[in-house]
Amino acid sequence: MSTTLTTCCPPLVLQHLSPAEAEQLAAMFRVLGDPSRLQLLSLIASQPTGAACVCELIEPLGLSQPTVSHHLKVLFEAGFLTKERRGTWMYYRVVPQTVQSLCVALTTPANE
Amino acid sequence: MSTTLTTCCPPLVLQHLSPAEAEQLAAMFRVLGDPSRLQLLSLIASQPTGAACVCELIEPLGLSQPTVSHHLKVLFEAGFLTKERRGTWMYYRVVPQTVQSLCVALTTPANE
DNA sequence: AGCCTATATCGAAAGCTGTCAATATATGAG
DNA sequence: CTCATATATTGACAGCTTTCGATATAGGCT
Repeated sequence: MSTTLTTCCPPLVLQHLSPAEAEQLAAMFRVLGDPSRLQLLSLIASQPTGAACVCELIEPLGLSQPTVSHHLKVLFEAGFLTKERRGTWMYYRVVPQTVQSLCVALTTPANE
Repeated sequence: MSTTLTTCCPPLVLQHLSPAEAEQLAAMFRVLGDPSRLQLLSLIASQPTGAACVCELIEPLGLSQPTVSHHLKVLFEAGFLTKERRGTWMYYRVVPQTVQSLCVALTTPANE
């Protein structure tokens, strides 16, 4: 529908948040509230293919492999990433809709 | 250039984040990563005048006065709120540009 | 089968965060 | 000045998070 245009850009702010909605939204922002996870999203999104396996992400982040896996799990469970096996490797990919939905939540008067 | 129009709506994701930029951005999301703070933003933004004093926010949140003051301070220091004295009362107001800047960071290829 | 590599999970330590009661500060009224 | 009210600060505690090393799981190769 044509709602996407009107809900995206105007600098409004979320309204009428129920406690449950607030908790849900906060959980999403909490996932983005870590610099390592933001760098993971950034790194994965900037791959030419749009996908990256874990071993490609460890060195640029400067964290241990278990820690990187942990962050990827958090991002995956929040819906910011998809994962797909290819042999031994696991390829992660950003889900732009999830990112955008946060944007919409921030700028929409929460109608409908 | 005409970057503002092209960088706002498409569902892209942040790219080329330096560690320092990631930490800065994450700090902003961390502020939004708490349900009480989201409810505060929501409550203040939905006031007819656009402003609210602390005593109006305590009861709807169901938290103690010091806790509400604490969250308001966090939001204020991150640039999400302005505050203004009126007699004994302190009136807080949402800064829409701060909210929107996060949106832009999420959907922009980080050019310029 | 056995080995190697890639990823995930476990358990623990250190640090951060949300919350409150108690207290401090500040403004206005009398 | 004194009192009452509104807001901010302090100190402490409980719970959560980030991180790691150690270990487990899974897939491919010989």
